[in-house]
Amino acid sequence: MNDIMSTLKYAILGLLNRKSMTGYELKKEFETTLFEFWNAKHSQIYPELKDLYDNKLVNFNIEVSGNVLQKKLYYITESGKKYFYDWISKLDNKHVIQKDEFKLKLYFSDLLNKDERNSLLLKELEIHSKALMHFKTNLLKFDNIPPSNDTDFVDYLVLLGGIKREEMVCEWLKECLSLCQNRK
Amino acid sequence: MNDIMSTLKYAILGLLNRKSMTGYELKKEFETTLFEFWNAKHSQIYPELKDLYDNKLVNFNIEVSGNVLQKKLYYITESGKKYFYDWISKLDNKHVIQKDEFKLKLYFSDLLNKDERNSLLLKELEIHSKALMHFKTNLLKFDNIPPSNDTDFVDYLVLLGGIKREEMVCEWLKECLSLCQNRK
DNA sequence: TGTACCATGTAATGGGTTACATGATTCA
DNA sequence: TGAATCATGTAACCCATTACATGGTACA
Repeated sequence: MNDIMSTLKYAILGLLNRKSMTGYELKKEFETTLFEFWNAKHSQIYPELKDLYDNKLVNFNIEVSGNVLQKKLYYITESGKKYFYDWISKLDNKHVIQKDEFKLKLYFSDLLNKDERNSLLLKELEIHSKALMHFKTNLLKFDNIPPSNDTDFVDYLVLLGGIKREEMVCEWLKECLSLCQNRK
Repeated sequence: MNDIMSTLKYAILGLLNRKSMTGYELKKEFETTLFEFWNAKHSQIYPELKDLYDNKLVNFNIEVSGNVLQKKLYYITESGKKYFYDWISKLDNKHVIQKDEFKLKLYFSDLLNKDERNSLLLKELEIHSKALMHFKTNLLKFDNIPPSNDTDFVDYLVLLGGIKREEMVCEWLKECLSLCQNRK
């Protein structure tokens, strides 16, 4: 049964482990909280939920809103908790490659002239500057570092990672620009 | 016809734009030079080459090694060069999300105890420390910064990016470890 | 002569996006 | 009453990996 488990299924189990939710609410979580490091469309979430249900890792109750509309409020089962805990507590010891279309373009940019390459670098810098500002705005929500073993604390750690990454990318792009500038 | 183009096809065009190659040699390039930011298995490369050929973006000559073995030595066509140039000279103005299974685990690590979370962070740190050392070794091959408009120069830029990324990740992980250490 | 590597393909399957499809609820 | 959002699903398709399949070449 372990071979049915994808990373997305673990992400769903993790969310349900915190709080019972409908598929729609899970979708919202992927669009907001998890968006920085994972995401999924509803067309992928609903089939995965069905699969998890078939394997008894989640279950659901029917809730009714209004007069007619039925919602499935999913919760994690004991078996699901066990699967989730096994996944989170161990790491596969491998370095995953990050596909990066920008680096691919930069790698082939020897056939561009100075202006074209510059414009490429500047546009990419703009994208990451904006992302950096966005993350820094989020950081303002924390007026101090939350206590460990709190969901706010892990939010904080992940946010720090995002900020550091964008800072690093901006630095790198600026260095590339300066290296391109100063040489014939 | 533009809708047949995947990023992988552009990567192949880019490589063939530099030098005529067989499918096997392309595979080697993905395993070595491009591995840091793109990759592809031979089972994906050969069908893509066929597709590019069908669309007249590449062509090939048969080469014979030994007595029998026939190799297809692919080269880029004028039409292929045009497609490639169009792709490389413009950027889609969007921030792509990077899926990151480690961050996902960290995000749910509030249910782990201190030791378990520490061990997770330490293992990840080890992976990225090794990657960093590996990149730094590669940097030694450059005894000075290559001239711009040289393929060595873009190699150098991309390598700098890899080093910066791994440095940043290591720093972040150390910060996480220290934040976990110093609080109850 | 056997093993590592060169060389080229196809098939099955998994993971993910886009598009198709339907209907209820809330609020202006 | 109409628009935004809640809510749930399926179908077609694309990209990528793993496995299946075959045979030649170089070299110890």
